[in-house]
Amino acid sequence: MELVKKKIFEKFIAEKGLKSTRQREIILEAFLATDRHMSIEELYLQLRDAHPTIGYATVYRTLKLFAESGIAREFQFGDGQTRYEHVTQGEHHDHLVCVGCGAISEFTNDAVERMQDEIAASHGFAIRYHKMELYGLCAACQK
Amino acid sequence: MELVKKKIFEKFIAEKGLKSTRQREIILEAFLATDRHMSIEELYLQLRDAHPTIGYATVYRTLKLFAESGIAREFQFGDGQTRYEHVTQGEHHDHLVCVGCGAISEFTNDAVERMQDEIAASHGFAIRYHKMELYGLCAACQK
DNA sequence: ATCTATAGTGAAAATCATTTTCAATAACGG
DNA sequence: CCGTTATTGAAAATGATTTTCACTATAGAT
Ligand SMILES: [Mn+2]
Ligand SMILES: [Mn+2]
Ligand SMILES: [Zn+2]
Ligand SMILES: [Zn+2]
Repeated sequence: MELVKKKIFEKFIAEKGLKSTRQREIILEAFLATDRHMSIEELYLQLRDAHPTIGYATVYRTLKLFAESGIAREFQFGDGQTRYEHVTQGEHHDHLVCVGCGAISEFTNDAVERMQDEIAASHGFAIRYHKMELYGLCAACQK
Repeated sequence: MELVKKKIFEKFIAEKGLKSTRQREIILEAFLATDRHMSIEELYLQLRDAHPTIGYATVYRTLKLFAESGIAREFQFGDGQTRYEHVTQGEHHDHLVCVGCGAISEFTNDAVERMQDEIAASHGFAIRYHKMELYGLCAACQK
């Protein structure tokens, strides 16, 4: 799974005439090693201990590249920070966001997905992607 | 309809011990007069001709108040600008966003709304609100 | 292995939307 | 009309992100 994403990114790099650098490898490792919805700052801070020389701007640039290459998806959950998550080929999910603790969980629902396509079609819209986020209190935060 | 919103805002102002100012009235008029999903800048620029003395910060502050009072809803459609739309009591809709021309259209779908509640419930989530946006090309932009 | 052209990097500066500060002004109950 | 308190506009501050730039590293060619 992670290997597949590495391959995809290497291919992307090669085809774009970009270069494979030590920093990109390190950031990719760190990104693939988490299953959270990481913000740029979070990833930067986590990286900093083991790799103090990697700059903030490089993390920004690299995460953007991940998104461009298709191995990452960019998000805005309303806390002012851009977050990134893994994209797995052929998989799609949406999110539940806790307004209490900020926890982000995932769900899939085929019926809703289908209906979204129908809604778009019925409006003559050629849908590219969608965003569906349910905000509320997670079980823990309700107590 | 617009009158109702004015009343709601007046009530909000009164209950909060805030003051009814000329600027707030003007901005409210302008906001209620449009049916678009206006960004703060758009509203500010539109206002500027007739009311050159109203400051940017006041527009910001006032739109936030509208949202707080319940007559407006705040949005982020990914273009980096916060947008506001009218909120009509008891009404809810979601959005289709054209990635070509930026046009924003609206739709409602009760079945999807219900399913969202079910999804949240099945995850032990106490849902507060949701965000569902379908991004793609509008009919005009497909040509 | 060395050279060369070009992409990438880190640090600092620049952007851009938004928020805050502050001195001056306006609203409103008495 | 007064005094108190909220509001305003302009400018400065903020915070996330992006750009700039001098220097470095990569990768293909020699
Ligand atoms: Mn996710
Ligand atoms: Mn709308
Ligand atoms: Zn929570
Ligand atoms: Zn369009």
